[in-house]
Amino acid sequence: MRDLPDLFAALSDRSRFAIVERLMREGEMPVARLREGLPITAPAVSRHLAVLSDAGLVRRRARGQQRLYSIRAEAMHDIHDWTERVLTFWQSSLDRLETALLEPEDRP
Amino acid sequence: MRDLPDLFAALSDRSRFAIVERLMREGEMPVARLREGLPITAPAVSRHLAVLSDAGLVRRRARGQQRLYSIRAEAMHDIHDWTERVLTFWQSSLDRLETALLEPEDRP
DNA sequence: GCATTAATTAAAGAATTGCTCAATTATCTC
DNA sequence: GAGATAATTGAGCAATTCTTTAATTAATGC
Repeated sequence: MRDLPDLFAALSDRSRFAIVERLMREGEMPVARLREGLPITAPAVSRHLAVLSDAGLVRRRARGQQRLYSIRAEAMHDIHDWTERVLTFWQSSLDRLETALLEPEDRP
Repeated sequence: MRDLPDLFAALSDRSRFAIVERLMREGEMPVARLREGLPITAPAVSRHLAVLSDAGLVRRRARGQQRLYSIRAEAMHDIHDWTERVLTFWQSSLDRLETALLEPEDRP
C-alpha cells in the first residue's frame, strides 16, 4: 500500500492532476505529448512526472529516445479503497446522526 | 463539486490527514482533543483546521468556548466519485489500448 | 471585575515547491 | 561522426508552506 499523504501531495498540483487525468483517459503517451496540454516548459513537466513516479502513480518505459508514461492503477485503487473504507465506517457510525441533527455552522 | 486539487492539497499533510482520519472514525470533537494525537502546538492545529475548512473537508460549530469540528462527508464523496469515474473509464479503455499496442504507432 | 480556559490571529523564520534557462545524456538520422 | 530530437538534471530565484512564540478574542467561574 502506497503512502496516502504522498499520493495526495502528488495530486495536489494542477499540472500533475491534469497529467494523471489525461493518462487515465487517453492512456500511455510520451512526455512531449503530455506537454502539449500544459502551459509549462519541458523541464517542469519532467519534474512533475518524477513526483508522480516517486508517489507510485505512473510508470515509465522507453521507446527509442521517447519515454512513455502510463498510469499505475493500483495507486488510484489505494485512494479509492481508503475513501471507501473511511466512508463506510463513517456511515455506520452513530456519531453521524448526532451531527446531522444539529444546526448550521457558525463563523465568529 | 469541490476543487479536487485543493482537496488533495488539504490531505497531503500528515497532520491534516491524521485529523481527517480521526474525525471520520471518532466523529465530532473539539480542537483540544484533536491536538492530543499530534506533536504540534495549538496554533498549528488551528491553521491545519482552517486549511481543511477552506477545502470543504470539515465543518465547525461552537459549544461554549470550544469549537467542535466534524467531517463534511460530501467532500470525501467527491474524491471517492472521482477515483471511481476515472478508474471505470480506465478499465473500459483496456481493450482499446490493447488493440492500439498491436498496431504500428503513427509518427507525427 | 479579575483570572482561567479554548481557540485563533500576528509575526517571523526555515524548509520546500515550482518555475525558468542552461547544460547534459541518450537516441535517431544522415 | 555530425547534427537533430527527446528527455532529464543543474543552478538559481520567487512564492508558498509549516512551524513556533507572543498577543488577542471570547466564554466561564470565582
